[in-house]
Amino acid sequence: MIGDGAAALAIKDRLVYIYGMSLQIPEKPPRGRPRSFDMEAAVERAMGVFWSRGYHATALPDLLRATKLSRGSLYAAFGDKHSLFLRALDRYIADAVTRMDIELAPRREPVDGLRAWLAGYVDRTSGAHGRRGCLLVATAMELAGQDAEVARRVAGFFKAMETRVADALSRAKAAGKLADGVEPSGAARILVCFVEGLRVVGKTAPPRVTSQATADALLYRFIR
Amino acid sequence: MIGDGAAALAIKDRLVYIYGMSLQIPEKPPRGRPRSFDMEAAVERAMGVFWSRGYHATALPDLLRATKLSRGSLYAAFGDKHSLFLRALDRYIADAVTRMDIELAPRREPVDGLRAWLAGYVDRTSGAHGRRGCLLVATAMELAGQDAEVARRVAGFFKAMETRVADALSRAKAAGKLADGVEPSGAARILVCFVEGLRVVGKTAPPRVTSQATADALLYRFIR
DNA sequence: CGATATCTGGACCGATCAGTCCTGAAAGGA
DNA sequence: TCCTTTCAGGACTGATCGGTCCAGATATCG
Repeated sequence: MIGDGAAALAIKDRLVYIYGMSLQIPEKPPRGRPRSFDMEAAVERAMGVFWSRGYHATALPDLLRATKLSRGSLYAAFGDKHSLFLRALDRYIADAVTRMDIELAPRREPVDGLRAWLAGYVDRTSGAHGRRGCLLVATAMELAGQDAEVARRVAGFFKAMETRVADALSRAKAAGKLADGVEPSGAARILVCFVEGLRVVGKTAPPRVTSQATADALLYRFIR
Repeated sequence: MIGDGAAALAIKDRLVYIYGMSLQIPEKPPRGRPRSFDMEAAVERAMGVFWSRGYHATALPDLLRATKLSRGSLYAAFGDKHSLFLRALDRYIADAVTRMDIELAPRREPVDGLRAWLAGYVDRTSGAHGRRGCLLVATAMELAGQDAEVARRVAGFFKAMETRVADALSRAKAAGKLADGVEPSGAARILVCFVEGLRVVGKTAPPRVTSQATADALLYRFIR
C-alpha cells in the first residue's frame, strides 16, 4: 500500500507530500475517445430535474431525458444517482453564493445590497417562480436528516449566507445606517430565517406585491 | 338520479335538504365485526413515519410496521397511501392549529402569547428536535407543487397561522404594546416567514440559545 | 343461526426502481 | 494501424414499489 512506509507519503489531488515537500504529478494526457458532452451542462440539466421533482421522485429516465445522455454515459461520468445529485446540489449552492457575492459585494452600498438581495428572494418566491420552490430548502427537508453529505452542504450554505449578510449589516452599522440596538450577526440570523421562510411560503405562490411589502417592512425595522 | 326533480333535493353529510328544510338520516348501526383498532391512533403513527421520512421515501411496509396493521386492514380503512397521507397531514395541521389557539388565545396577554408561540418554535427547531423537521414544511416542498390537495392544505395552514398572529398583534397594538409603525398584518407575515424559516434552518440542529436569541431579537423589534 | 364485516397473514400482480452489461460504431492518441 | 475510451441504444438483473386478492378465523348484528 502506498504511503505505508516510514517516509509518511501522502497523495492528494495529484500532489505527493513527502518529507515536508510536495511534488506535482503531471496530468496524464487522455487516452481514447474524448467525452463529447459538456459535464457542467449535464449537471445543470439534472439540477433542474431534481429542483422540480425532488430527489426521491426523480427517476433515472427523467435524468436521461433531461441530460440527453445514455444510461451508460451517465453512469460512466457521474457514478450513480446520488453522486450526480450532490454535484447538482453543489452547483445550485455555488450559483446562489455567487449571486450573493455580487449583490452584497463590499464595494457596494450595504443597504442597497441588502435591498437587492431581498428583492431577488421576493422575485424567486412569488407567483409561479415561488411555486417552483428551492432545491436547497427541499433538499434540507427531504434528505438532510438522513444524509450527512447533504447536511454538511446545507449547513455550509446557511453559514455562508449568514456571514455575508452579517458583513453587509456590519458595514451598514459602521456607516450609521442601522437603527438603534440592531446587532449585525443577530439581525443576519433573522434575515436568513426570513428568506428561507419566504421560500416555504412561496410554495403557495403568493402575490409579488405582498412578498415585497413584507420584505420591505422587515428591512425597515433594521435600518435608520 | 336523486335530487334531479323539481323538489330540489340535496343530500350532504346524512342531511337531506328539501323545501328549505333539512332532515337528519339516522346513522345506520354497523353490521358485521366491528373495527378493532383505533383509526386515529393509526393515523398518528402513520403521521410519525411520514414526518420522519417524507412521502416518497415512506414505503408501505414502513406504515404497516408503525400502525401494526395488516395490508388488508390498512387499505380497507384508509383507501391508499395518498389518502392516508392526507389524513396524517390533516392531523398534523389540526394539532398545530390547536396549539396556536391555546398559545394565542384572545383572553391571554397578547405579547406573552406571542412569546410562548415563538418559544414553542424555538424548542421544535433546535438541536435534535430541529433535525426532525416539520411535516408541513417538508410536504410543502415535496408535494405542494404537484398535488393540489396538498397545496390547499398548506396554503390554508399558513393563512390560519397568519390570521392568529395578526390577531394577537392587533390586540397588542390596541394595548399600546407595539413599537411605532408596526402594522399587525404585515408583522404577522414577517413572523410566519420567520418561523417557517426556523424550521428549515432547524434541520441543521442549531443550538437552542442561538435560536431563542434570534427569535427574541425579532420580537423586540416589534414591541415597545 | 345466518348475514355481514373485520381480522391476520401471505401470495400475488404488473410496474418501476437503480444499476450493470453488452454490442458495434466512432473518435482520439501513439 | 492499433489501443483505448466514449458513444448510442437496449437487454437485463434483482429488488422494491403500491395495490389486490384470498383463505380461514372471528366478532357482532338481526
